[in-house]
Amino acid sequence: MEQDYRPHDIETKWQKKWNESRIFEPEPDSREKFFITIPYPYLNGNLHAGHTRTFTIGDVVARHKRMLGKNVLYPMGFHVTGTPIVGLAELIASRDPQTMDVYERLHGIPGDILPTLDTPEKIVDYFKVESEKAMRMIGYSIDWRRKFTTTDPTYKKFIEWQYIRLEEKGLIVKGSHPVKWCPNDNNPVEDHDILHGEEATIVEFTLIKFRYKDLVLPCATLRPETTYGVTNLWVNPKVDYVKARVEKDGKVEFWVVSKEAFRKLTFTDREVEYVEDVPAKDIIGIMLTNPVTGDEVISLPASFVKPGNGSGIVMSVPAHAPFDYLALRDLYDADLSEYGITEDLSEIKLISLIKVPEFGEFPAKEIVETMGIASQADPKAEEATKIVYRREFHGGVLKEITGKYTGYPVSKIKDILTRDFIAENVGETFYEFSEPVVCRCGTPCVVNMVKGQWFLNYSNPEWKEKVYKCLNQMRIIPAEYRVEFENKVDWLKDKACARRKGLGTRLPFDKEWLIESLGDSTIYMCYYIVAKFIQKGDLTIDQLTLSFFDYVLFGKGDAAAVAEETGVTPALLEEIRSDFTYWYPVDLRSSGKDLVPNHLLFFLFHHVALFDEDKWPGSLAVNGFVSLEGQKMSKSKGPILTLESAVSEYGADITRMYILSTAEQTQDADWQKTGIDSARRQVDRFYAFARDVIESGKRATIGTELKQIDRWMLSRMQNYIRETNVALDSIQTREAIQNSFFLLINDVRWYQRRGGEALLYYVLDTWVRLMAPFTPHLCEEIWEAMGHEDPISLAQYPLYNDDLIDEGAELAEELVKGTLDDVEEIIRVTKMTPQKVHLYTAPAWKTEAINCACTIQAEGSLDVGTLIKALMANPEMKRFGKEIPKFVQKLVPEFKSGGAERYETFAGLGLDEEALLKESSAFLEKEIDCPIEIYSADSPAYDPEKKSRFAEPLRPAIYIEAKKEE
RNA sequence: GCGAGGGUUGCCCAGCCAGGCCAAAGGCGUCGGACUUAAGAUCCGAUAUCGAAGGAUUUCGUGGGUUCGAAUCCCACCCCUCGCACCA
Repeated sequence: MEQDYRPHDIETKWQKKWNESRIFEPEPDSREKFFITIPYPYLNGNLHAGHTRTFTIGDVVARHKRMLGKNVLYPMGFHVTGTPIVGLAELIASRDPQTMDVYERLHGIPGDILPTLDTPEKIVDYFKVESEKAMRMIGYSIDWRRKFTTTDPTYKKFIEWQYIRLEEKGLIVKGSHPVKWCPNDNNPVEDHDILHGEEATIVEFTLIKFRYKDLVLPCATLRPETTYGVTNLWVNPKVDYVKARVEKDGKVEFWVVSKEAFRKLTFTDREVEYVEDVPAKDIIGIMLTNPVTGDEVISLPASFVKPGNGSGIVMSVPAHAPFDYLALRDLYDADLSEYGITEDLSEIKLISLIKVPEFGEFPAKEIVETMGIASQADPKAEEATKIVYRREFHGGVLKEITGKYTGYPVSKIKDILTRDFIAENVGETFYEFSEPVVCRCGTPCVVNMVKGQWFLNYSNPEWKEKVYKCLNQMRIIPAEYRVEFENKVDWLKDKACARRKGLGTRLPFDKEWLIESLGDSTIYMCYYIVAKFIQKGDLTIDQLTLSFFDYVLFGKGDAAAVAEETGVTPALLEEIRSDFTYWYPVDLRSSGKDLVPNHLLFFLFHHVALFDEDKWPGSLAVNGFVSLEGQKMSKSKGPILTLESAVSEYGADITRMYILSTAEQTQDADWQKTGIDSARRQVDRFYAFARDVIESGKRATIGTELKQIDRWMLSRMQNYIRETNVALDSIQTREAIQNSFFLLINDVRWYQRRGGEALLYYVLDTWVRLMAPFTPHLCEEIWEAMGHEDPISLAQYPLYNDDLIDEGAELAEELVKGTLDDVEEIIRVTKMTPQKVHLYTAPAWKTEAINCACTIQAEGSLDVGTLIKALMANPEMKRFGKEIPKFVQKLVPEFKSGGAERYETFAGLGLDEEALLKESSAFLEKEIDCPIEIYSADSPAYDPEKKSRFAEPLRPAIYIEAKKEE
């Protein structure tokens, strides 16, 4: 080995060897397989630190499983479908200054190349080469024979096949969906087009159609169940209302809404025509029919009604809505004769429809009274509304007045009621922003229903049921994410799956549309199996027919007929099919946590829709993001750190080690210069240790006679081996590196300090294999220098060996270390310079007391009384009668509070403390730098300060004589 | 608002599910020492507070509670991060 650690030389050497020996290009064999996939990167830039983390995690898992004897397949492809690459090409073509700067400086694209990347195709061609280069230079054990790009014509054939099969199953449907829309640009607005209201979301309201003669006065609500408690409507006398002809699905109605609401309606999936203005007075004081209950309710004037919210007409539920209650109460004494209202409004009875534990019959009235809210203007009214709403939503159930819905929890009722109300034509859905949205052009945006859109029917209950079933059978890593996945499955609605713009595959049954890019990346893991044959030239594009994919991926159809139809030889067809059945399903899909609510969900949905249960994925893992010195990364605006630049600067192994050890699993990692600099030193230390051990030429193994410190080293190492394996199995790379590196290196240091050297070679042999998944190049280099001929990448991963556990050796070292620490502490506190240190090991009677305590403990009845009694029964112990109670009173609580184990080991092995300390006295003398004398407290030859009486088992008494000041 | 995660000793962070040698692992930083002509690297030690004998005291977002015993269990509250879609 070289004197100095030169990462790049070592890494280039081993990458070349791996590539030439093809050890990461697996073929089916008799071993158990492990198929791991990471979502392929989207190529609108170079791979960055976030990719580095996710892909390195995948590589470590792949390498670990491979060393455990599995046949591991870790493939990779490139995702390019969708709009961002098109957008990037436009920005480069127009020489957008920020884009040019970020891509040249941060993505590291040479200044003479960047301007040439002015079409999507050129961008894809450039980045797929760069990305593969980057992944090779960090040493991923990827089978590159299977790479592909999502615009490959062959991949498109695969996507077409998939969508045809989904459509046949009725999982792709046509419909409308709401989008944020700018009426001026006549276009959907995306987040970066928005001037104000980026935070706004589209909220689904239910319009309840109250009727007056032949007119409909719709009221928008988020809580359709409250329709059962409506006592009146609110109309603002100062607002302009219009009558409109509204046609939907061939059905014509005449609606009265505010002018603003009319405008919003024109963008919905309704035909809307203006008929005439309606003075507010005309619709105040009228009696309307509640379409749900059939009750007659009156419309009343209210200034709080905002014309821009909902329809500009509000339904009033004073039993449950504090504002409604307050507004109604305010009118009790008002003179409303100008609206022709002469009724005594205090006669209006509140209608209760929700039972909630915290409140009585009328929660709104109750809270207004207990909080002492005077009027609608009182700010506490807002708070009261929130409280009532929350309590009712979470804990409320519907009362008998709601008929067949009685007993339903409020939190579950909205979707059911909306569906039923629409079916009965008493309600409709209506979308509105949670806050106003303004386009960059200055125009207020609206919610527009895009018609004739293609959807993946994710809301389909049977489909969801299958996904739940799949999730139930899967391992989710970490386990806390299971509930997150389940929530998201529940929440997922139909998803638009086709767009007009971008790169991608045309929808086979409606060629005007392109398949949306999240929808074309759901089951592509199976395409890796086919891709190998395509890359090799065994398959032509014409051969990729529907029946070809049916046969190879589903096992459907007749092999001979498929061979006949496609011209693929039966032997090849069988080979592809058997490759598929060998590798599939995916054993582990590991990804950044940003993909949980989208890609990973769709991955599950499409697998369960298309494949039989035995091909459903086995496990899912998620990891956190990476920030740079506390700042979020952004591909397009920076900052960004590319994989290539990290590896160029620090080397592959150091980068891998750092990114995996800096944060655990779902926690976000922060890339800091001080952190990676320290990782560099750690790896360097490992290299230096290995070099010294190899150069020393000592090769003893565990076959030779072992000293206590050797047995200690072996025993400690077993624990780290076990913990590392457990951690890697649950993808806790930080924990794994903590055990396999940091804790182990500290013990090796202690081993050497204690004079251990016989087993250094053996330790290194195990250690280097333990570290190989994390720092594979360096480990290959050391492994080779140790004389091994086969690559460490294929060597056996260390496994926990119970036979090498030596509790006695561990306890003995604990005694030595503890004694040393105590002596040092005394010296520090007293600030003395020691002349001589005297150690007294525990007297035999105390050891006997411990033995006795262990016996009683085993019987399960240890307490102070029984132990004293048992000891006093022994005539030998009688003469210590005065000291026994005091010692026992201290000892028993220690047993109770977790200290039992070490005493049991001590008692069980019958450790001889005096002999142990004498063996270590040379070491202790060297450390403390003064002579040491060891006695038994039973008969100390020298004990001027009577310290020996403090001696306890595993805790020798100490007396230090200070050097006299000259 | 809804959902998820988090608040630990100078910093990053482990511990919490299975309460007890937990003043709390590991790393970083800082300070002191060894080595060196020197620097770096490496090694040793310290790093809540107090302490001239290995000890004592106060800590784990805040306030309560359960328990012989709480960073860990229960309740309430405060604060932070992320997601809420048709976009990869």
